Amino acid sequence: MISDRAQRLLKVLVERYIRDGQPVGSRTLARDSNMELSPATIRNVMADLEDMGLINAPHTSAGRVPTVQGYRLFVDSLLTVRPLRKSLLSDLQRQIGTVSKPEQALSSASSLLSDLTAMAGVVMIPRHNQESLRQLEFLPLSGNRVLVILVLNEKEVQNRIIETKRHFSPAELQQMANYLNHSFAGRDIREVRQRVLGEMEETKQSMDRLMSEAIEMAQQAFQEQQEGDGEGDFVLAGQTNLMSYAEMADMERLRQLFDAFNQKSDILHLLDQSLSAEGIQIFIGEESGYSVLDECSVVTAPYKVDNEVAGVLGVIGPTRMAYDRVIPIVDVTARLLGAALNQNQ
Amino acid sequence: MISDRAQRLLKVLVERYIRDGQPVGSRTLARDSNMELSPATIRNVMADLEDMGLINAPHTSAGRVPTVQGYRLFVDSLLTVRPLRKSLLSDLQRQIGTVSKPEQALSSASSLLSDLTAMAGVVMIPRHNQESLRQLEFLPLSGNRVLVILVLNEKEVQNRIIETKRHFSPAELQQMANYLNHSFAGRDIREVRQRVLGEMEETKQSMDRLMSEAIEMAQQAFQEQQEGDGEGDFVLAGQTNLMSYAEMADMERLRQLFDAFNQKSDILHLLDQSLSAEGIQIFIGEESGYSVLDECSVVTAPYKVDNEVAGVLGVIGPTRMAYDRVIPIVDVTARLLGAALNQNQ
DNA sequence: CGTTAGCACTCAGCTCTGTTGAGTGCTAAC
DNA sequence: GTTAGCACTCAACAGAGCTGAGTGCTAACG
Repeated sequence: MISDRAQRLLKVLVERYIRDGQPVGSRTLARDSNMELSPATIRNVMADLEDMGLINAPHTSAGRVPTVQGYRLFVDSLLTVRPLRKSLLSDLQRQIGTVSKPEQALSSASSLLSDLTAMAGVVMIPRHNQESLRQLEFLPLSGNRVLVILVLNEKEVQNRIIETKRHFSPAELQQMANYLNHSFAGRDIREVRQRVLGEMEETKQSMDRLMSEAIEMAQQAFQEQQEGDGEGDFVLAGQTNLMSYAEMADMERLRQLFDAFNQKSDILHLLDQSLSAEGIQIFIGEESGYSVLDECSVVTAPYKVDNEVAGVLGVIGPTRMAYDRVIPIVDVTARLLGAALNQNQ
Repeated sequence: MISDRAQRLLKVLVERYIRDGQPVGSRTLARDSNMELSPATIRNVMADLEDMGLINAPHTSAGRVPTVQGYRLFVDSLLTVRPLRKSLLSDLQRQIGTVSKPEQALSSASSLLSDLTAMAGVVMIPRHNQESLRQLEFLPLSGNRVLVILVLNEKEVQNRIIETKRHFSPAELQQMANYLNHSFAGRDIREVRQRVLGEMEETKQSMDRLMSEAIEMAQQAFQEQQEGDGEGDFVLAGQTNLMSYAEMADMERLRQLFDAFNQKSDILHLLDQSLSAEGIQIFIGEESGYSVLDECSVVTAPYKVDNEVAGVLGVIGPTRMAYDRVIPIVDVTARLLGAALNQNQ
C-alpha cells in the first residue's frame, strides 16, 4: 500500500526532523534524500503520506512533521540503529562493572543513561523474585511492640515493627526466633509465607503454646513484608535535562511530568508493563496511555539476573529523540547492569 | 537615620510588591499607605530610600522594587506576622500528629509546608545526636566478607558489609558478637567508637586473640558507620510549585535549583547552618552564599526532640514571598513535628 | 503516466513604527 | 516641609510591511 519510495522519503524526513527539530519542507527533503527528484514530486509524495496519517503540517505553509503513527512506522521498519563505538562501550563497562554495591550500580546506570542521551534515565530497582530467608531476629520494644529484623538473600536486611497480643520477655522472643530460624531458614520467602499459614491451623492446639504464638508473629512479620515489597521504586537521573528541549518548553506539561516523577505511580505502571516484554520496548507519545507522557517517548529494556528478568531500565525524553542512538544505549546498559548485578551478588 | 515615615512607606511598598509582583510607583504607594501624602512627596521619600540602597528601579520609569537589604530591614523590624487561623492550626495538628511512623511524619510535614506556602518544603531528617547501641550481629558472607547489623536506639536498624583479614567461622562470629554486645550494649555510639580505639591498643597482646580480632572488626564496623551517617539527607516536596513563579521563569536558574535539590549538598550545608540557630532563620537572596539560591529566600526553623535540636525544616521560594504567612507556618510546623516525633518514639 | 516547472497563494516571524500609560526628577509656588 | 505642574523616559502593545519558506494546482514534457 505504501510505496518503497514513499517509505524512503519518510525515513529521511523523520531523521531530518529528529536532527534539527524544524518542520521539513519539500526542497530540503529533495536535497537530503539524494534521490534525484524535484521538490514538486516530493510534494506529491508528501501529500500521500499526509493522507495516510504519517506526517502532518503544523500550519498551512510550514514543512511536515511526523505524527505518532509516522514515528511508529519509522521505528518499526525503517530505523537503522547505529552500533555503539567501541570506546564508548568499554567506558560503560568500566563505569557500571566496577562498583562494589548493587545500589551503586543502579544509580550509576541511571546517571549514564541520562548523560549519554541527555534525557532522563530511569532504573527500576530489582525485585528479587526469589528471596530466601536467612535469619530472623526479634527485639522487644516498649509496650507490646516487637522489632523484627529479617536477613534475606545473604545480605539484604529489612526490618519492621509489629504489635503483639501480649507482652513477651526477651527470653521468650529469643526462643521463638530460634524456633522460626530452625524451621524456615534457607527457604524461599513465599514458601515461608504459605507454610506459616498452613502451620497456623495445624499447631493451634497440638503444639506448645509459645510455638504457636511464634507462628502467629511470623505471619504478621511476613504479611506486612509483602506489602512493603510490592510498592516498588526506581532510581532517576537527569530530569533537568528535559528542560532544554523546546518541545517541553511550556511549563505546565513539564511540571506534570516532574510531578509524575515524584509520585512515581504512572511511570511505575509503564515500567511494569515492560517487565514482561522480551527486549527493547518503545512507547511513542500518547501510546503509553498515560497523559503525563503525551509528548514523550519512553525506551525501555528489561535486565536479567540469574537469567530471570529482575527489573527494567530506560530513558524518557521528547518524542523527537535520536532513536538510533538511544536504542543501542538502553540495550547495552541493560545487559551490562544485569552482568554487574550477577557477578556482584 | 531612617525616618519613621520612610520606614512606614518601605513597609507598605514591600507588602504591596509581595502581593502582586509589580514594581510599585509613587501614586500607588500614596493610595496604599493612607498617609495623606501626595505622590510627589512620596517620590522624594522613595529617592531617599533608593539612596540608602533599600529599593531600586528596574529601569528609568518603572516603580520601585525592594533590594535584598530592603527585604532584610522589612523582615527584621517592619514585619507584622499574622497568626495562623485556629482551623488551620488544628488541621495541621491532625495531619502531622496522627501518623504512626516517624518517616511519615517527616514527609507529611514536608508536603504540608509545600502545600500551604505553594513553594518547596524541605525537612532534614533527624540526626539522633545520641545513639545508643542496642545490639550487634555478624553474619558471614562469601569470601572474607561479613554483614554487620546494628540496632540503635531501640528500633533503628542499620547494616553494612565489612571485609575481614581472615575467614571466620559462624561460631567464631557468634562468639565475637556476644563479646561485643556484652561489653558495649546500651552505650552511646560515639563512646563505643572511642573505647574501641582505646581497647585496640590495650588488648593487642594481653587478651585472647579472638577478642582482639573482634575489637578490630568493631572498629571497622563503627568507622564506616560514621561516614554513612554524616552524609545526611532530606525530604522534599513541591519543587514543581516553584515553576509557577515568574521570578524563576528563566529555565537556566530553575534548572540549577533543581539540580541542587538532586545533589542536595548546597541545600544541606545551608540547613546545617540553621541547626545551631535558636528559632526561625531567614536567608534572603544572595545572603545564603550559595549562588544557586541567588534569587530565592529560605525560611528555616529547627525542631526539637527530647528538648534537643534534632533537625531543621523550612521552605524555599522566591525572594518575593509572603513572609508574614510563611514564618508562622514554618514555626508551627517545626513545633508540631517535634511534638509528633517525641510522642511517637 | 509519472515527473517537472511555473505560478499564485499562505503564513510565521521579523523589524519598524507610533501610541499609550505608568512613572520619574526637577522646579517653583504654597 | 509639602505640593502642583511640567517635561521627559521607557516598557509594552499593536499595527504595518516585508521576507522566506513552504504549499497546492495546473499545464507541459519525455
